[in-house]
Order: sequence, then C-alpha cells, then structure tokens
Amino acid sequence: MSHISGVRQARKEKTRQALLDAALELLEGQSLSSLGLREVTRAVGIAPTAFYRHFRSVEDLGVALVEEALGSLHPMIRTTVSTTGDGEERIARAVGLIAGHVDAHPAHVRFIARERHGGVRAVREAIRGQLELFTAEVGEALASDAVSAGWGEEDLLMLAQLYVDQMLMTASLLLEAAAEGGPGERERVAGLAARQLRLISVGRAHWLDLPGGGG
Amino acid sequence: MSHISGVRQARKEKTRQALLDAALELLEGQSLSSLGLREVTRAVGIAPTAFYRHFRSVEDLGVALVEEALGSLHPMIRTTVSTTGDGEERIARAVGLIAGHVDAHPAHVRFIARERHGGVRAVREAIRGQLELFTAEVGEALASDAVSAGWGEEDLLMLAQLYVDQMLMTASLLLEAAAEGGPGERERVAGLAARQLRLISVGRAHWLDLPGGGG
DNA sequence: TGTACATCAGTGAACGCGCGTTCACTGATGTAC
DNA sequence: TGTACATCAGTGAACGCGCGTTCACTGATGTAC
Repeated sequence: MSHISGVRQARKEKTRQALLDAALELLEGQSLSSLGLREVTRAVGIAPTAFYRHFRSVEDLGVALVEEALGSLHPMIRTTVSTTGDGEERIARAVGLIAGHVDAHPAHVRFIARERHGGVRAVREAIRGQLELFTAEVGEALASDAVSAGWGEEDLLMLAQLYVDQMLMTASLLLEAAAEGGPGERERVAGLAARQLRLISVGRAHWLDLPGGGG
Repeated sequence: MSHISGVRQARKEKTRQALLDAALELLEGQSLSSLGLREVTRAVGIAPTAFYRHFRSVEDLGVALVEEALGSLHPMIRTTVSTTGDGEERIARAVGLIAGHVDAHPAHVRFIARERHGGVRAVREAIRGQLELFTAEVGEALASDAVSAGWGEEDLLMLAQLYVDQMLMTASLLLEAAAEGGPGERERVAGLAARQLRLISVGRAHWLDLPGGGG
C-alpha cells in the first residue's frame, strides 16, 4: 500500500490542500491577480520556496481552485435541476439549495463570482469551460422535461444559460447579504430570486405561443 | 475668466483624465486590486508623486472610474428602456444599443464587469450604488408601460433588476466575443441575448396569469 | 529484519527589483494693488 | 501695464519593505536486495 497511500504522498497532499485553503481565505479581501506567493506560504507556515513543489505559480493555483470550487457545485446543480415536483416547489427547492451551498462554501462562491470576469486569463477560461459544461448538463435535463416538448436545441441551451447565470447571480447576492446586509436581507434576496425564477418559468411555459414557435 | 477656466486648472484636469485613461488601459490585463500607482504614472509620463495631486490612492481612482464608466452607461439605458415599438423591435434595438456601447467603450464595460464582484470594497459599493439607481430608473420606465398594468412595486423592481443584470451579462459576453471569439461569435451572442430578452418578455406578458396574480 | 542508496517535500540564504510614501524643491500660473 | 507675492501641479532623491525566483541543502520516507 506504500505506493498508493504513502506517508510522504499524504503529507504532500495535505500541504497542497493547506495552500488552497489559505489562498481562498486570503482572496476574501482581494483578487487573484494581486495575491502573492509569499502571502500564501506565510499563511500556511511553510517556506516560500516550498510553494513550487505544488504549483508553478499563483495563476496555476487559481486554476486548481476553479476545479475545487466548481467541482463542489456540480452535484448541487444536478440536484437542483433534477428535483421533481411542480414549478413552485421546484423554485423554492432550487433557491434553498443555492442558499445552502452559499452557507456551506461561501469562499468558493466568492472566488467564482470574483474571478469569472477577473484579471487572470487562465482562470477566467477555466471557469468559462466549467460553466459551459454545467450549461450543457442543465440543457439535457431541461430537454427531458415535458414543458420543453417541441423546443429546439438552441432554445434549450439559451434557457439553460439563463438559469446558470441566474444561479450564480443569486449565489453572489446571497453571499453579500450574509456578509454585509441586515438580518432580513437574506430573505429579501431569496424572495427576489424566487420571483425571477418564476418569471422565467412563466416565459418558458408560454414560449411556444409566440408566432414562429420559439423564434 | 481666470477663475473658471484657468490654464492651470485645465492642465490639471487633463493630467487627471490621462491618469484615468491610462489606468483603464492597464486594467485590460489585471484587476484593480493589483494595479500600482507607479505603473499608472509611468504610463502617463509623470512622476509617481504627482499622482497624489489627483487621487488619494488607486482605490480612489477606481471609484472615479466607476462614475466615468457608469455615467456613460446612463443615457444608453435610458434610451434602451424608453424606446418605442412592439416587443420584437424593442428587443432588437436594445441588443443593438448594448452592442454599440460595447464597441464605443470596451474598457469601461470590462472594468465594470470585472470590478462589480472585484477585490476592492469601495469600488464594489460604488458600482452597486450606481446599479441600484439604474434599476430604480428602469423600474419607473416599466411602470409607465401598458404591459405592466396591475403590477406591484416589488414585481416591477424584480423585473428591472433582471433586465439590468441581463444587460451587463450581455455586454460582458459581447466584449469577450469581440476580443477572443471568431467572426460569427458576436452575432451568436447577440442572437442568444435577444432570445433571452424574448423569453423574459413572454414571462412578463403572462405574469398576471399566475394564480395569486404575480405571486 | 537490516542495510545501503534514492527520492523528494520542505529549508534558508541570497539576489535584484519595483513598490508606496515622505519630503523639500521648482517654476509656471494666479492674484492684489 | 508692471511689480511683488501666493498658489500649487509636478519633480527627484531617498526610505524601508515585500516581492518572485535561484540555489545548494537537509532529513524523513521509500525502495532494492
């Protein structure tokens, strides 16, 4: 078993994870493009040079953080989309799942919201790539839903993207509400998000009423 | 006239604008939280210390950039929302106006998209404040539209926020398409944005069909 | 089990560099008379 | 119009500091026999 789970390898993985955790925490108050290698190693309590045993650069660490953050989002999105029940129940459950994810992984949510349009190209592209996967996945889930009978592929992806963007926006607003808002702000934001999802649902239900059938 | 438009004052204003312009250009490849004061003055061609004649810090300059960038967006949003014509025409016109704004002020659009969730608190809050003004303004415009007869205040603001977020998202995607996408990418993104606006319009038209009349 | 050698995560000194900020200054522009 | 003084945008030297990266190293862990 030494090769598969050697002490050395386990310790290395632990340090790597400590670097990721420390970076995520330091990113609460700044962007990745200003995060320093020494800052991260200092927070972990190792020598600056040890950083290179795990990542080639801070940018590289950022890409690893994308995978960690959006990997954890994957099951949440799956659950949200595949939840059964009528429209109103689904919406309440979706908003609840998003709020729960924000509570469980606030730093991940902040990181993705911040770096999605951030100053580090490789990280932006990693996020975009993951979000495209999510969109495709949501699109497939929507396709197998009775409400979407008769919808074209392009319309399904359009709707999927609207949902994904809306989820991220809601998560980001919930995060702000938790961090800076008053006690009722969280509920206000959740209620607003539910209304917006409801409006999208209504649009979805009547999409094929349009002359030209979904344009 | 010396007091109102003295040579000294005009030169100062010119230097200030040069600092803003240089900063905006430097921000194409990084975030505000990593932009250096010396970097900006070097680009303008003045001594680092001259910076303090215009701004207290880079953060302060960032807040000034928010006003410049969103000030220029204000008339665009007014025009977009108040445009007359039926739904389909309005949507085409709105997407056209957004695309035109992105072409005219790409660096402003990039700055707002990047710093909206960025690492500098004062700048985030300045952006949020301006966007809240926009949302209120869009809400008022929606209220005086026949389609919104019978809508509650809260629903109007919910819809206004959906529109404002959608505008920003579209602007940001158009920017990426212009910068990195192939030749047809711009049209693809514009078409997608139009479909999403259409879906929202459909939802809007049938909002009061809901049991309970708009939630 | 014991020994001899290989691997490699983490160390610590050293480097050159650009940073933000201070300070006293210069000299063109503005103002008072 | 001319003179004497005030203002103030921009200068340039200097400072202490933290940065990313290099390098030869140490010593615990892994491997071969």
